[in-house]
Amino acid sequence: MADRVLPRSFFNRAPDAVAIELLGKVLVRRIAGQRLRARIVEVEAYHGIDDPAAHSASGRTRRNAVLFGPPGHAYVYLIYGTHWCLNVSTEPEDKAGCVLFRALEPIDGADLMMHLAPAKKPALVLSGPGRLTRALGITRELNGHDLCRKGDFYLAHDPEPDARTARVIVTPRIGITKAADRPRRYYLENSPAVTRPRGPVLKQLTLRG
DNA sequence: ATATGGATTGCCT
DNA sequence: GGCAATCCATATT
Repeated sequence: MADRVLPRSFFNRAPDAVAIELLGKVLVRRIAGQRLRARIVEVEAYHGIDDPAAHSASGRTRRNAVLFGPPGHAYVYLIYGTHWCLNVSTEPEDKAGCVLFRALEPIDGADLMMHLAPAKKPALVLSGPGRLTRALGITRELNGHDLCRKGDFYLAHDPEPDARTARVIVTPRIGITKAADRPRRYYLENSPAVTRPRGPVLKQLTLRG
């Protein structure tokens, strides 16, 4: 009810800063009359034209236009003909950059999520970039959606300001071939929803609550 | 017009 | 661990 929507200024920064601070924040999605909420636990940063792994690497096209638009908007695309992937645009207008959502933990509405994307355990229903979009009813229709406006799809602050600190693990990004050595995947240590928790840990950060 | 390949997942051996 | 499913944007002819 008293969600505090993340302001556009939050996203008007470098993708890595946004990615790290998105950990622990909340994604809100209203669908079929139900309010779904989930905690962000795993993300990846993609830069603009300087990042060979990013869709924006070779300039603006119709597909990636959202990445060159204003910050705080959803970039949704289809991968492998099967799965939708969700990103949020960062950086000011005309400068590309985004954060890919890879895993979240269900807070409210896990039953509906499980109905949309059956999983072995509710804790895993939003584990994986293709899986979370399916469980949250996110498709191409939401490409370009403004995530800074309260409505059926937006991002909000952590509802419980937590004084504790959280450990953030930094690794290379998953599933890419170019620039595969760069440290741009971030996840919360100890979250059961994180995909592929094993792998090369490049560094660790401490995020204050 | 046609060809290529991908920021994945789940089921198979 | 291997691989098929399956669509679309983009590059090439």
